[in-house]
Amino acid sequence: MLTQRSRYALRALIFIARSGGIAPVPISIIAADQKLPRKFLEIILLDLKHGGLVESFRGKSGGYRLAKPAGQISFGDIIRLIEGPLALVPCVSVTAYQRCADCFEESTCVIRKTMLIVRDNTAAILDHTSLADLSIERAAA
Amino acid sequence: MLTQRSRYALRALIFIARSGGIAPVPISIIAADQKLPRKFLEIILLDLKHGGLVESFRGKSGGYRLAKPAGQISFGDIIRLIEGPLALVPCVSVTAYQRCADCFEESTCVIRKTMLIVRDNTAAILDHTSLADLSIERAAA
DNA sequence: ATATTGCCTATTCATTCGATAGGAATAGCG
DNA sequence: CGCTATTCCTATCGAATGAATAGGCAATAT
Repeated sequence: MLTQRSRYALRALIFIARSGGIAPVPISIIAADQKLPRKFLEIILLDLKHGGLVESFRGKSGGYRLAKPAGQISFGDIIRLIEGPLALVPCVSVTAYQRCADCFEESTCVIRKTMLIVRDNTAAILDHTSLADLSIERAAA
Repeated sequence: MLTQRSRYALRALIFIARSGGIAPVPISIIAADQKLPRKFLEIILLDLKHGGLVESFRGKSGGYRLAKPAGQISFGDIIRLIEGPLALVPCVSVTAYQRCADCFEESTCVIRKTMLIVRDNTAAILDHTSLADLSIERAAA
């Protein structure tokens, strides 16, 4: 299961993408529309900023804006940033590979073999779905 | 990422499957061979027992044995039992569906739509891989 | 009877999750 | 300049979860 943070991040970004202009969207608008806890959302958006997915502007008429075209921000990017690797075991993570502490022989491990397939499938889907792949429908999950 | 418990469960079950006889395998053997913390493994095996994946026998020459043919115990079964649903969001879980607390409209949610595809793919792989799908190779992840 | 094995309960410690609070820094605008 | 709207930073909190350990009870094969 994803953490609440990741779901919030997805919803916030989708909302921003749909508000889709040059003008940054203030956090209060996002929180109100998406019904997200405002202060908690602050932290999340800050993470998204540090991760290079949004840019922010302070002061009056400030807010948040996508840092790249919506088509270049994938669900995979978002989830990896907030949640960590998509992989179910560290030894099949592409972005954060780590040998399992108690691993005997990675190359022949059947668990690894299966988890690798899962990872590749998951990554293919999530990396292929971007903030641009949105119809008029609303984000709600 | 899977929890340590799930990885341990997979390794223990694969080991039992490979020891594959009628005679139950004592926990000390499993722990020693797979280098798993013995007491912790006890708890996990108990869960696996309560979940109907293994059966156990007390006393001398006791131990653990698969409760069903290896081909009928899938990775999906094991992970669901220890970890919980495979789904990344509750609203796409088949075994533990739950509407997202703050959901506007499930049927049109783009997050849900994507997560559903991910879940179906993951489930297809994990439910299709069983303890019987093991070559001579060793479990190590 | 006894050694061997699983079963049960409790406890510990660290980490993460979800959230809230308060104020500092910054920018626009009159 | 001074007001106001906004993000940014740090700290804190409580609850839950994760990983493990300890000690003893219960059953059973021989």
